[in-house]
Amino acid sequence: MEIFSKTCEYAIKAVLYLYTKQDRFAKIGIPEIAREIKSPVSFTAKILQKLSQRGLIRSAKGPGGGFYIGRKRKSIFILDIVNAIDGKESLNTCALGLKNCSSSRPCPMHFEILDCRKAIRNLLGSQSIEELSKKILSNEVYLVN
Amino acid sequence: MEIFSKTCEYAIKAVLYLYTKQDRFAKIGIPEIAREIKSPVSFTAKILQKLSQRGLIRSAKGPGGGFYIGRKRKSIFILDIVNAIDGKESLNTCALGLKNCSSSRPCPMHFEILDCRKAIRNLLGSQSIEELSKKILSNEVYLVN
DNA sequence: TCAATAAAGGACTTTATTGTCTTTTATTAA
DNA sequence: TTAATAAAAGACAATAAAGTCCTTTATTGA
Ligand code: FES
Ligand code: FES
Repeated sequence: MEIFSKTCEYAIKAVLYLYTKQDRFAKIGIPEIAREIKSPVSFTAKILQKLSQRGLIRSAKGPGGGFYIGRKRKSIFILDIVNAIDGKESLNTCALGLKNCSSSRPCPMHFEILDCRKAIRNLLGSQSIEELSKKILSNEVYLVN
Repeated sequence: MEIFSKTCEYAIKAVLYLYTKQDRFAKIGIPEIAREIKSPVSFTAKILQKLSQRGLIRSAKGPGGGFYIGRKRKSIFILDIVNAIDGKESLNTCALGLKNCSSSRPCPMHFEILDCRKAIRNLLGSQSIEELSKKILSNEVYLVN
C-alpha cells in the first residue's frame, strides 16, 4: 500500500533538493544531498548514479564535482522520476496480479483501479519539480521532519 | 507503485472466492481455494489462517472442514481485508517517508496525495465483497486469467 | 606529472517479503 | 477409541529490496 519504493522516495527528494539550488550548474556532492534529505549516503549515491544515467540530472567527477541540473531543459514531473526508477509498467500492472491487465478480461478491481490510476498518473504528471522546489524554498512544504 | 502486497492480493481473491459460494456454510479446503485463485498452497494457508483469526472468515478443522463465510454478517469491503492484512496505518504513512504525515508540516506531495488517498479509501471502502463476487459469478470479472 | 577529489561501478550484507515444509491440534466418522 | 482428515502453528528456505563498502575511473589544480 506504500505509494513509492524507498529508492523512489530518495530519488524524488534528491532531485527536488537539487532544484532548490538557484544556480543550475552548482555541483552538489553526495554527502550534502544525503544529509539534506536524510537518506543513507551510499544508497543515495547509487540512486543519483541511476538518475544521471537516465538523464534526469547531470554529474561531474573530480574535485569540485557533484550532481547538478544543467542547462535549461523542459520541465520534469514526479512521474518522470518514478518512471525512470521503477519503469513505466509499474502503473499498469493488474492490482490483483493477473498476467495482463485488460478491460476485456478484467479482475474484480480493474475498472475502479483504472480510475484511481488515472488520477494518480494525472497527479504525478502535473506536479512539476520546479514548482514543488519553489514551495520548499518558501517553507510551504518540507523534505525532512 | 504496486497497490497491494502479494499477501493482500491472495487474501482478497481468497475471500472473493469464498463469497462466490451460495452456501455460506459450505466448507472449502485450502487446495481448492489455492487452485481457483492460482496461489501457492502453503502460503495461502497462512493467509487464510490470518483472515480467520481476524474474523473475516471462519474455519473448521477435521474431515469435511475448511473455510467458509458463516452466518449472516454485515457487508465487508476490500478495505476491511487490506486493513486486516496490512494494518490500518498503511494508508496514512507519508508518501515521501517523513516520520509523521501531517498538514502542519507537509512533504512536497502531501496535499495532492491526500486527495488521492481519499479517493482510494473511498474506492476500497465502497466495493462490497458480495457485489464483487456476484460479478465473478456472472463472468463480468475474473479471478484468474 | 602527481596527489587529491568525487562520481562510477561492482561485490557484498542485511532485512523484509514471499513461499515451503513438518509437526501439532482439533474434529469427524467408522 | 481409533484412523483419517484438515486447519493451526512454527521452523525453515528462496527471493527481492534496501543498504554498505571497496576499488576503479575521471577530473582538477598544484
Ligand atoms: S485486470 Fe486487474 S487491474 Fe486490470
Ligand atoms: S507529509 Fe508526506 S504525505 Fe503527508
